[in-house]
Amino acid sequence: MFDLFFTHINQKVNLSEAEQQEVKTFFAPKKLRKRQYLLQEGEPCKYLVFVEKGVLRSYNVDSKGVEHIIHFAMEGWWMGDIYSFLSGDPSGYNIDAIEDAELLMITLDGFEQMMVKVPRMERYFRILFQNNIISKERRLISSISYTAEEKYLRLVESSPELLQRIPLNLVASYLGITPETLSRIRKKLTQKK
Amino acid sequence: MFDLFFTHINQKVNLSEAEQQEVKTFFAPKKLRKRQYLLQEGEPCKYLVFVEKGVLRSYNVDSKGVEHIIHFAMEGWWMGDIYSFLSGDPSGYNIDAIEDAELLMITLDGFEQMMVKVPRMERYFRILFQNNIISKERRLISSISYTAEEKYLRLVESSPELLQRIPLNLVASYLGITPETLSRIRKKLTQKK
DNA sequence: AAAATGGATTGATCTGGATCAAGACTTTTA
DNA sequence: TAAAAGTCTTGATCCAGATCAATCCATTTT
Repeated sequence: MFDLFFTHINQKVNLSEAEQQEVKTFFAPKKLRKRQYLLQEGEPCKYLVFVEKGVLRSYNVDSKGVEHIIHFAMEGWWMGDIYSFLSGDPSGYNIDAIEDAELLMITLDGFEQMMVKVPRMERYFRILFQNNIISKERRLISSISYTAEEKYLRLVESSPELLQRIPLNLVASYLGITPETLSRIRKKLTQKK
Repeated sequence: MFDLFFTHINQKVNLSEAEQQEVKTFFAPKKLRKRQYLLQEGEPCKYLVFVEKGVLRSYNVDSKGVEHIIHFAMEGWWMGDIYSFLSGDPSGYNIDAIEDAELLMITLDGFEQMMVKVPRMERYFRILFQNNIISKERRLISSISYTAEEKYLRLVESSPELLQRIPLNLVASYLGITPETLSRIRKKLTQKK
């Protein structure tokens, strides 16, 4: 259950066997069926979760009722609404499973205790957050500076795994374009080759 | 020189006098004139800087030669290209001063040593990065989900200070719209009132 | 195995915001 | 203090991508 979890953590900080045992105590396992919600808009986000298996997405719904995907999380990724998780305020996001998923969950209390008890986890999260900032910044630049086609090509480049596993209409939402536009872009690109 | 600096840090983690003295040793002061570069595209970002006074911006230039502003940083904010800073790779950003500025700079070596020597600074940056993720996520949602007018209104809401100090053409670039569009939006909004 | 649901494609049309152009006003620079 | 550069506004036109609509398959569900 914790295999992938510690593999990922030990890539960034090296935990002793004792630290691993300590860390384990803060997490609870959870299974989620396809289409099942982990979080619905209006609820506070009570858990930060690590994805052991499956794929989750987070999205918000705009004033016209259109869904906009904020993130995907597949094996080895974290998911949650950090703002709501930390503040306790109601979340503006929905999180659900795109594929059946197995998760490890931690509460805010657990998270804060863990930071104190296992300082190496504080380091792990500092590094994780650094990387998260970098990838959000890349995405923001894509979104502000590039055309729909360029955005798609950057995604192909940076996250080919996503395109293998996620339906194109969801990929389009993630890129901030319509499924029709994405379909036309892909057609154009295959013809070009 | 370090007044604002420690005020900000102590809002998140409380440093003892001894810790403050230790932290100081990792930073060097720097003044920047308006329009002067802190970083130019192609160079590695050697310093993370804290703004004691003035305003900086970071921006990239797209294939058509158009500038896109990634961030502003005024008093009490940090600035740098975190990706380039951490990896040592050449940066794709430019950073320059919009107003004369006074900065405190730290190198990557300094940063990493400081994390070890003053663990409370590791905590400070973990929290800083958390908040940074939250604000980037907000901005990403703005950018993907909202119209130009809604983006502007959200900025008025979340960062009124920015609009006081920064020319509108730069605000437009930050919002990912043209100065003409921003001008028309503002006209429409004042008429509406 | 029939019906319902979800995903992808293609065509026709529409539109928010970009682009191009010009003028007014203000701040720098020489 | 004159000229140049930067900032903001307004008007006319254009276009990338959205919207609306229909069809085709592939999976689920019953």
